[in-house]
Amino acid sequence: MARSQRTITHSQLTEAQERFIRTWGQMGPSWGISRTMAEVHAMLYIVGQPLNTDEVMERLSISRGNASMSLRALVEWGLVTRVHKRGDRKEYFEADRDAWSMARTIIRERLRREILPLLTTLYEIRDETGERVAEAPTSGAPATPEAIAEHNRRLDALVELIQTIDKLGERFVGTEGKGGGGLKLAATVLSKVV
Amino acid sequence: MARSQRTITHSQLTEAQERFIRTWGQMGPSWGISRTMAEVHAMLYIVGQPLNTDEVMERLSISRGNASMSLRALVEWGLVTRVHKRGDRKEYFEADRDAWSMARTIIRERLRREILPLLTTLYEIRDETGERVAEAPTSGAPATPEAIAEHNRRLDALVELIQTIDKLGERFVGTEGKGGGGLKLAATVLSKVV
DNA sequence: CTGTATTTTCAGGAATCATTGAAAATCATC
DNA sequence: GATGATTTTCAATGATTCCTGAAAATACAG
Repeated sequence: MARSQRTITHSQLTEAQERFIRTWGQMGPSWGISRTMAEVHAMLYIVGQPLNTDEVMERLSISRGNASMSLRALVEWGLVTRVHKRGDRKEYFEADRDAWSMARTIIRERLRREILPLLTTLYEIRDETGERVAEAPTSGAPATPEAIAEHNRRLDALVELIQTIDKLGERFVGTEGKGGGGLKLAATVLSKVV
Repeated sequence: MARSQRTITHSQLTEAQERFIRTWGQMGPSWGISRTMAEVHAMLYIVGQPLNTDEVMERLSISRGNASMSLRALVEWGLVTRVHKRGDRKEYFEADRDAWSMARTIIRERLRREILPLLTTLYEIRDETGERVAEAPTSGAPATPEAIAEHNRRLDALVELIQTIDKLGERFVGTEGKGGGGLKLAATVLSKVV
């Protein structure tokens, strides 16, 4: 049941936007991006319309250089796109408006930038200490091989974990379509099965 | 088909451990913990046996203070436990040996430390601009309310997303048992359904 | 309780990361 | 291609985080 309608003033809206921007910005560092970059993203998302560099600079009180770098990084992440306005030489930036596709983008990029390189290196490290342990344990294992086997077992377990995360992520990312796609569907499926 | 058995020397094993420690350590910063803390964890995991502070200090070439703080933080995360040895006054530290339970711990803690506070704040911000939009759009909406509604719609979408992530996470964490529990099962289920 | 071993704390220094601001580069228009 | 608008780059500075080392606190044995 809906509560009674309140009148929200313009400054209250701005206030709420500010608070959202700060909150989102704080998450940045724990997600591997800088606070400012997260703030710029938050702002473009919450205002919901394209802004140019000067507007970003002014609203967040940051330098031109910082604004330029942050915006470029967001574009590279695929979270923000450049748009042009007729009769205006300035570049405008617009955030992806669909929260779910945003999530997919973040997952996709983090897989690409962090998980895949990690997996590659883990494979290399794994190769330094011989082949995978066979299903049946090697009979008559000598002295050192015991330590090797344990080491390999731990590495294999971690590799399997990271592979699973990678596969899960790709599934989430893979299913296209508005309204959540794979991620939302996965949540629904899991809530019933697990 | 298995490749031929290779002989792995002791120093090769140490080499592989070192490389693993460095690799895991590099991930730290993008996961919101310090490089050293990740390295300490990696080392305890890969050597697979309890080590004391001095051994950690020496092997990673870090100070006593640093070792102490990193170990304490890992214990607080629940990734490492203190163990005591008979006839030895030193404290030893041992990493969780099960990679899957390790993953559950990390997810549980990140939900608690990051997602829940974020959700709380988002709810507060959401409350600043009135009730949820009803299923049927409000008829005859006045001037400012349009902007408010858009703002709220964007916030709501984000809240729904974060809630879903939270629920998913709790499901992964919730199912106990060795061998992966919810996380592994989820991966299996999804690979068939999505 | 005393002495010793061990752990914790934390101020200061070191290292890393983020930001500025202005110069250089790019771009669009005439 | 000259001009002015706009964007990008990057060396220098500032801010933040991390680490050290030694002093204080704690734990334990005799």
